Amino acid sequence: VDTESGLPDQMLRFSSFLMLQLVKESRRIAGELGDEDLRATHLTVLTCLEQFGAASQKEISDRLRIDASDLVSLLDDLERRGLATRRRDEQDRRRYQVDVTPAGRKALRRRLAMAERLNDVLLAPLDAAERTQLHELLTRVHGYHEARRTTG
Amino acid sequence: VDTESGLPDQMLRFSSFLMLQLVKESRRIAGELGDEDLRATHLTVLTCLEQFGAASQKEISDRLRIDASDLVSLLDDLERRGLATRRRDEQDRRRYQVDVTPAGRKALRRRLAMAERLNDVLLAPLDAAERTQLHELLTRVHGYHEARRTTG
DNA sequence: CAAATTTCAGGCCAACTGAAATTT
DNA sequence: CAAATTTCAGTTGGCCTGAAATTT
Repeated sequence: VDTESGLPDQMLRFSSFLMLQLVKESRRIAGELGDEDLRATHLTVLTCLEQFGAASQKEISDRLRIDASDLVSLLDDLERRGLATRRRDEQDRRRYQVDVTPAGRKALRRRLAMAERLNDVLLAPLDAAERTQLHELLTRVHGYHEARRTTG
Repeated sequence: VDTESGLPDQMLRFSSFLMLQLVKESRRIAGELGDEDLRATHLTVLTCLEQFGAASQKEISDRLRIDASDLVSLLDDLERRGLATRRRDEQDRRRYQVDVTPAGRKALRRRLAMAERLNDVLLAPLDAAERTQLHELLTRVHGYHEARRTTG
């Protein structure tokens, strides 16, 4: 009886299940890399602000699919550490203008480099061509679902 | 300014990030397919019992990387629905022998078919060859990390 | 007035820690 | 006695609902 080794074959048949396992593995690797202070969500918010510029919480929430109510404490974190700022939008005082600070951009650089290392560790068994191939396939799938989201 | 469309490019560069997004997308699809009653974790436990036979909670926990304390309530669920059973291991009364029931196997079939549909929806934009390619790459990466786990 | 934005209170699940109880 | 197994209590993060406060 093959009582050693891994997960059930019936689950491993599903790419979606494999991706779930690899996401978990990524979290383990992130833990080993000492990745505590800034979480992936913080990082995503900062990259969003850097790439698309200052935005309201609603805009960030919609774009990143982060729940608006969860975004509150995330931005509290970032503000407390001086990595992002909230100021009232004077054209529409219901909104904040959220922006990234210079310190935020710096922290972003550092953490993106760490993400790069994580990705390297995760994809260690693949050569460059295979990584590209994997990334291309994942991008196609993701793009397809993103398109469905906006167009219906 | 490209103020429409999706996630920040700096994050989309990482296959690990794309996989996280696709896992989330899978959960959304599962929700749409009316996938409430039996969660992925329940399913994984049942397939584990079916493939490897009755086992102690520790064995299940180790194999599936589900936390032993979380497994308690999972098995409570399965037992309550008559899908699995716990009986004391009389050779070592610290342990239970956990096993899947006929009803559990039946529920398993039904839910695996649903997982198949989920996978189809998720990978809709890929043709058969591309799905195989993706699955093969994911399997290689997963196998690599699983091997590292056991051998050090 | 209704609608939008932010915020809070609270729910759930998954991952974890620490400690108890029982048995070896 | 120490170690293993199961269980419970409690924390955290991510995702969710519902409702409040403010502003449009």
